[in-house]
Amino acid sequence: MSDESVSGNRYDFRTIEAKWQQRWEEADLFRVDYDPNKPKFYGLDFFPYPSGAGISVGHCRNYVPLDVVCRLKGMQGYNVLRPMGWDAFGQPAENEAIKRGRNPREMVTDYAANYRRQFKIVGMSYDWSREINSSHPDYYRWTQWFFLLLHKRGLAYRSDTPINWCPSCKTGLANEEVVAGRCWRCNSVVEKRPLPQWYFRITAYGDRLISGLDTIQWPEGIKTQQREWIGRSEGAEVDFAVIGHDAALRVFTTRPDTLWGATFMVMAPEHPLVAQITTPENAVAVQEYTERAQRSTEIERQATDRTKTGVFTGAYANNPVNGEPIPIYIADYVLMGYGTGAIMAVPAHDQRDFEFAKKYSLPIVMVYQSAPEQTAESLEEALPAGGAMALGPFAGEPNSKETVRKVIKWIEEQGTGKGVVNFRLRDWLISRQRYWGAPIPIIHCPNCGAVPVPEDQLPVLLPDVEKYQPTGTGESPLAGIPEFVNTTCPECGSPAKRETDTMGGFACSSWYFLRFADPHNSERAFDPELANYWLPVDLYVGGAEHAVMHLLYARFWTKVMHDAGLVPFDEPFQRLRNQGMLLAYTAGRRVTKDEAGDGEEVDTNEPLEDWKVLKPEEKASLPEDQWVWKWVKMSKSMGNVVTPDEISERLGADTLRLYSLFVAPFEETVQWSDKGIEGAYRFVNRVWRLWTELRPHYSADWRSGTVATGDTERKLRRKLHQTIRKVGDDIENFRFNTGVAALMEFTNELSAFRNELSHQTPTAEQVTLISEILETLTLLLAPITPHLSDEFWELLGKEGYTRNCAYPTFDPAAAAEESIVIVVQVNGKLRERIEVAPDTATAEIERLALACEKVQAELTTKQVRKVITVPGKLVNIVVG
RNA sequence: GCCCAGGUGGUGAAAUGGCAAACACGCUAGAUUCAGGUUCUAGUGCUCGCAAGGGCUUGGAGGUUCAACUCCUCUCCUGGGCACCA
Repeated sequence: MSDESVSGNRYDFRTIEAKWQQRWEEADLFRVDYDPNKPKFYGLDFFPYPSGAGISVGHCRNYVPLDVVCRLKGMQGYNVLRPMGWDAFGQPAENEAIKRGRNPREMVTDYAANYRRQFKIVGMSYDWSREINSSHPDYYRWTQWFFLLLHKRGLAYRSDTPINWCPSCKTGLANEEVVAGRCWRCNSVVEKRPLPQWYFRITAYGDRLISGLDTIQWPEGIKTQQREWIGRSEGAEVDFAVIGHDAALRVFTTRPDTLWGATFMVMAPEHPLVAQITTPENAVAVQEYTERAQRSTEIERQATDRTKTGVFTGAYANNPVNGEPIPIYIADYVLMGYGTGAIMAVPAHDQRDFEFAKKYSLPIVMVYQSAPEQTAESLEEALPAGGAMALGPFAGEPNSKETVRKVIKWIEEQGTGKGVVNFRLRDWLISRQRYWGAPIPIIHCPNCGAVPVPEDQLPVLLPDVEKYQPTGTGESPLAGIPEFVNTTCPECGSPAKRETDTMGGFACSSWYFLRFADPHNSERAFDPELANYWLPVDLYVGGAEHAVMHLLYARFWTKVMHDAGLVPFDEPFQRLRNQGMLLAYTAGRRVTKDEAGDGEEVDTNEPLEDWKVLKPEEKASLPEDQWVWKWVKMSKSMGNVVTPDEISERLGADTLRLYSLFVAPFEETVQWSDKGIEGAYRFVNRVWRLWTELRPHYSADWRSGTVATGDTERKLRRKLHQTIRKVGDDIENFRFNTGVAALMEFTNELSAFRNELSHQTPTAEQVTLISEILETLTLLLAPITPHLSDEFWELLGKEGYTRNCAYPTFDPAAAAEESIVIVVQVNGKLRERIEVAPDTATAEIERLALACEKVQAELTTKQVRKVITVPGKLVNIVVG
């Protein structure tokens, strides 16, 4: 059956790859089942949402390497869970559906089918029996169940603080979904809107989300990003009595030790106390300022180089440590969302307060002084560190963390405040005013308030609608469907209304990794025994852009599940690796000045760039000498996508897999080039030719044959076993590029051996060696080029699939070097190389080194000062 | 401004204290071929030299060391993240 492919010296990859993909599918080769007697390995890709463009060769930079690791682990005897499913709910899918004018349900099904087809083309070893789709009721029923679990545990609540609102997607966004003041999906400038919304109390897990990072093997950069995003800071809350009101203004400060220098206070414009304490003569100015602050975007408000602005409320508070009356201002540099939304201002020791005090001529009092001549008047900027306390009961104490601790203890004793920990992390806004998501399982009853939908009434089905476009009114399209909205209260039976917001897509992806352990369970989200066996995920692979979104949310849900006794672990992903980006060389053009100033051409929502990708019609009209080429991320919107389909058709899936690994280190950003992949193609063909030329000499019972004794043969077999040692090790450590290089090196040596052999009939010893090589090389390549390897395996007359074979292990004796080269240096400069047996004594090596001609030449004018010998490596002779 | 990751031949890169440039692309020459492509062989960091051979070289400047791409200090550049968080 394979006669054709053998007879030509060119590898017929199209036939061979299609053949094996079909056979794997028929044999259900990648199906995996629970087996408590086997060690498990769970390798998981980030949950993809299937986009219309399908996968590009860029996506192969994460899917291929994990596939290689999983296939290797399988050959090493692990029970390998390698599932795939679709993150089908949420903004990315819905925006695409709206753009295409398609029903999202049908569209996602089509797109997923295309992804599945592409994954099969590149030989992915997914267990498709576990495929899940987060937009199916079978799945989102359990997403809703988890919502109720969080609700039951007091971790889901409704609040009407102003939210981040994307005017283009017409929905609220979580803090993590606002990237530099813009929507993560459409890049529009985010606004603030007052809307009652559901939140998950992720801040309650702030400490554990930080400490858990120490227990997992993730890239340090991602851990740092999470730590900084969570932003834990220790300090104190202190109450300032507002003069003339029965109210206290509570502030959070990390520097309670500077209380004696607090000369005014600042509230966020949105602070609830503002209306109450503002005096009539200041009311107009305060209201104007508040309105202006609300109109301004996050970007404007957070620009750090802006001069500080604010207005006086007319009210005063008493500084609790000295009773001094100090004025209360409002200013937009104080944020309602952090701490208590109000601060005590210590201009002497905080730069922001300093700038504000200078602008509004407010008094500056120094708490810490470095020298007697240093005065508040002489300050040109705030002094956050250094000096000793110059006033108050702690006079003389140094400016240190220890002093801060002492002061916190003291104010607790005085009853004016208490030590607290604050997080920069905000609670997770989960409501979306959108159609395409899991409905929030809550019923609003006029008598009972927000009542959870009883578990036995789940799922709350997402109804089919004709118009699924977001309304922009602050309500989801579901609000316009009376049959959905109107229901009865589960508690009192009176008429009630369903919550019409849906959950953001990150809810679905916060537990999908558990569903893969037990994907078809209709009784519960997952069986604990199955989850305990498969989880946590051993190796998780995906892009670094999810550092503070999915990766933080999933950790939070897992900790909640752990606390609820559902799972024994509280970190879902043991080992994480982020692949590098893939860039494509893309034709664009300069954005002209006219254009930039012209609101019609440039969307004001887009960040101002001086380069734009050429649209297809512009490529025809714009002369080529005006094209400006740039390396940009391969993506559909840039029109620069190379698909695995076209590469597989032209050069083969095995070539694509090999090149994806070889092109650069795994984490590195790569510039896609068609030239480079030709080299991978040549290598695969070279292996094919070499292997098929040697195959006639194959003897299946080579293991009982004579081991090669000739120099050439011993050397080749040594290289083979050194290659076995290196390749498996490199794959497990994500050094795929050097692993492939090792296989290339071996192939080069094998090629030289073949040339030497020429047309002679090989000796019995050579037959044994050739046979060992034919088998071993096939299995070493199997995780990387599985189609080629299975074809080889069949050509050797073997049954079955390489995926089920044991991965080769190396023989240390065969891999050991027979002689080693010792480098001889004089004053650190290379002068000579000497070859010795590996067990040569140090003294003997030194003697040989000193006897070298070049060393002797140096010694005619100089003396030996020192000799350093590193066994097995070098001798460095220091002369002078 | 702060944090993280980088900077090595014409190009992608390798080497994590011990021979800088493995492997591959590209290029040069030769063989095969009517020719092109393929394949095979040899060469290919820079530089001086007819040669033998020598010198130089990992963004830059210092330092530690017998020895530094690798460790330390400062600095420049590129990419990514965060950015008035009290």
